[in-house]
Amino acid sequence: MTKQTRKQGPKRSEESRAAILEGTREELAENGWRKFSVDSVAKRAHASKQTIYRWWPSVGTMCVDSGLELLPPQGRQGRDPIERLTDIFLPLEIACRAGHGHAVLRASLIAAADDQAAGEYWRKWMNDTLRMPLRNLLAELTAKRIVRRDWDIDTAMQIMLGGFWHRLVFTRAPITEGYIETQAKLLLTLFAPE
Amino acid sequence: MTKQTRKQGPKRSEESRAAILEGTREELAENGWRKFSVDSVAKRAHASKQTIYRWWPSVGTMCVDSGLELLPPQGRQGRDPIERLTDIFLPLEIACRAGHGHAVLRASLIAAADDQAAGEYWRKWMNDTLRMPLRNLLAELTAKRIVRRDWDIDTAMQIMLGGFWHRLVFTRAPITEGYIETQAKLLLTLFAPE
Amino acid sequence: MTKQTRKQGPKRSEESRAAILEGTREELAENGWRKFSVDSVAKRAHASKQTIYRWWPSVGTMCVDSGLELLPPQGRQGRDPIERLTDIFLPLEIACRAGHGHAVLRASLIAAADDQAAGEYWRKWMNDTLRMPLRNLLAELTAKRIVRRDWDIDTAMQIMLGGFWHRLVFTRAPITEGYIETQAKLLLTLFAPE
Amino acid sequence: MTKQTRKQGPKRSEESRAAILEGTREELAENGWRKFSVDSVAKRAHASKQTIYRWWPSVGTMCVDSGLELLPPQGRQGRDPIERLTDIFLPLEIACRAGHGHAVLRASLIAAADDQAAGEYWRKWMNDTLRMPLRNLLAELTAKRIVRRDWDIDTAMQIMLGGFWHRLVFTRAPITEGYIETQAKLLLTLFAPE
DNA sequence: TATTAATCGAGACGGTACGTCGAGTCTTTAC
DNA sequence: GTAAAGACTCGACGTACCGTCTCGATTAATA
Repeated sequence: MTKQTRKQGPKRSEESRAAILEGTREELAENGWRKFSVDSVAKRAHASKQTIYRWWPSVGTMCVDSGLELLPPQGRQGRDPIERLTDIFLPLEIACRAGHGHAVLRASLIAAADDQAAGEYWRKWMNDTLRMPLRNLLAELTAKRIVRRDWDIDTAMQIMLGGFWHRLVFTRAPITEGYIETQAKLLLTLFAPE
Repeated sequence: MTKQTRKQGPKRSEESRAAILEGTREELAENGWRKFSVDSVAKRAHASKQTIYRWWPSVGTMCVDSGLELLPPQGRQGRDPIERLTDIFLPLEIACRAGHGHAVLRASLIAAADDQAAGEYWRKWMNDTLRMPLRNLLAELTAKRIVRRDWDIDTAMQIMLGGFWHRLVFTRAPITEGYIETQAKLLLTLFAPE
Repeated sequence: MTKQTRKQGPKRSEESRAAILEGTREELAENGWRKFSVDSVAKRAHASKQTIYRWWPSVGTMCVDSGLELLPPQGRQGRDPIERLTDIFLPLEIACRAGHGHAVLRASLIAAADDQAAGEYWRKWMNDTLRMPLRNLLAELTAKRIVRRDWDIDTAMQIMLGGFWHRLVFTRAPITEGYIETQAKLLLTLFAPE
Repeated sequence: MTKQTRKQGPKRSEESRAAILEGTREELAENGWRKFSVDSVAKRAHASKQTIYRWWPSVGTMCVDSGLELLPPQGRQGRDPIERLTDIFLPLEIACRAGHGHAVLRASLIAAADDQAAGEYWRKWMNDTLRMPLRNLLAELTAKRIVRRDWDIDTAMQIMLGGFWHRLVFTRAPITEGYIETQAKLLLTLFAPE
């Protein structure tokens, strides 16, 4: 009969968590990454700084978190290859086209580029959510002879997202509707068996 | 022979200017963009903050300046198309492969992405130094029927630099020797007349 | 029994307050009023400048505060008129004769003269602690016919402190032991009924 | 025929000297001693800082200088003792009653109290211009039996100026017309032979 | 049911940095 | 030689944030 160490006291406040991430998004959209201020977020969210530091290992991680939260869940209804390919990446397009999503995702990405811990967090998410599903789908399509055998996952990612990052981060040009679908079609064309 | 009203007083100290930009590079390489500190740069360069603020309109601009100063002048000796294409972009590769160039250019780029003024400065440089020369060269090669008629300058830039930015900023992977030449060859292959 | 809304959060640190005032005194004694530096005080006291600006409305006020803190409490044991008169002003003499008290009080006084807010603070203290008690005592002694009827409070203050200020501030001559008692005797002589 | 070493170049610019002292007065009147700024004076006077530092050994000295310049020359027409006494000190009253004289003299005095070099300069002026003439006059009046033998110069100065300093520096009360004459009469009364 | 431990807001704390201002020195050009 | 103009280093200004800590109140599982 081992005595279990159970946690006492109240659980993490979901209300507070959501307010902090929303405050983070507003702050990022307004001020960007360098001028981002934890104090401001705390004030916006009517939260204590202690609460922020309790739940996030670093500021950069919190920023990435707040960006990822903007992404809607990936769809799973696609039937043909183009639709299934689009399903994987479409959340990015959707998030960028809504409200201050463009600015928030840009700043999140900049945080990931500038901050070590945030970068690792971001790359793990990207690998799990985008790269692996893409790899699996391409492998399946290869077996079905819809895609040629000698594809390379890095090139594929570059085709799907290269221009996306560039617009988002450097030119700040808006992401046009259908952007992801266009890239999906391009990918399948380039990867079509000879 | 109009008598010009000449400004009195001492001239800008070149010594100080150089020390400040070198200090900026060290600071960027060590601390990145968000933790970049003007105080530290001033201390490193034995310069006054006043001098920094006197000559640069914003911190971001100074960071971009310090990054651009790393780039060697473009070569002009290329004869065949691949060499001439390579000449335009090679300074980027060279700077990234020397000393802390990779980290400095990364941080400069992040500054340009995060800061409005720095971004404009950076884009102007990129347009004047890379994009326009590339456009002119491609136009010339089109006339000589080495390049097909329907090329697009944005696609061309994306081919030459898309992967470069991605490695530099997101994966932090080193830029391998011959990277630019490889992209130049790829571009000419893709743009070859049918 | 109304439930009071109590302020949350930590209370003011007494330790920090004392260290800041001591640092202020050292700084005033060494550098005087014009060269007085808040940065130095913060460093001496291992305190943050924020803490200083949080609790004092102006630098001058802090300087006056630090000077007044040097004064021991007024004695209340005097029985005869001279002793009771001396009791009121003796703390000034005591403070001036100990350690760097002379320099600190001089600089405090200069601060009060040069700075509007500090001046008001100083005059309020002087009125409450010196002038009113003196007035009350003189009134009482008038009733007892120890002091003539037509005394003037400003003249009385001038007799007690005129030379004191002059020595303290302008000639920087030391305040000799018994100075206040001497002036007390002089006052009672001049104010004696004809 | 020895070749004399003559000073070359232009002589000190009287125009500049006057403008600097006037600028100093304005600055002192507006900002007091602690916030007094040499840069501001240079700007006001359209003078170079170099010129200021060339001709005055310290900032404090310049402030005292600018205050003393406000004083009109002492009169010499007095015939009876009261008039001759008044002649010595009247310039102070006149200066305090004109324009921003009160504020300027206050700040000069504070500078003299706070700054070592300025203090010595001030005390030398006071001794030469006020104290010695007063001593000489009292000696003469003693010989004429208008003044008792056992007078003390410090007490005399204290009577003439004690309240004056106090009003000027601490209470900032205006100096009323006839103040000096009143004190002169008081002095002669107190010092009258028994 | 009372105890206890974790959570929350508020905010004070020692620090570092911000962007500006001023001190005192030095350099350049004009007279 | 003197002057105006102004760049230079250094240091201080008063403010904003950082990340840590303390306080009193609240909340939910444990005893």
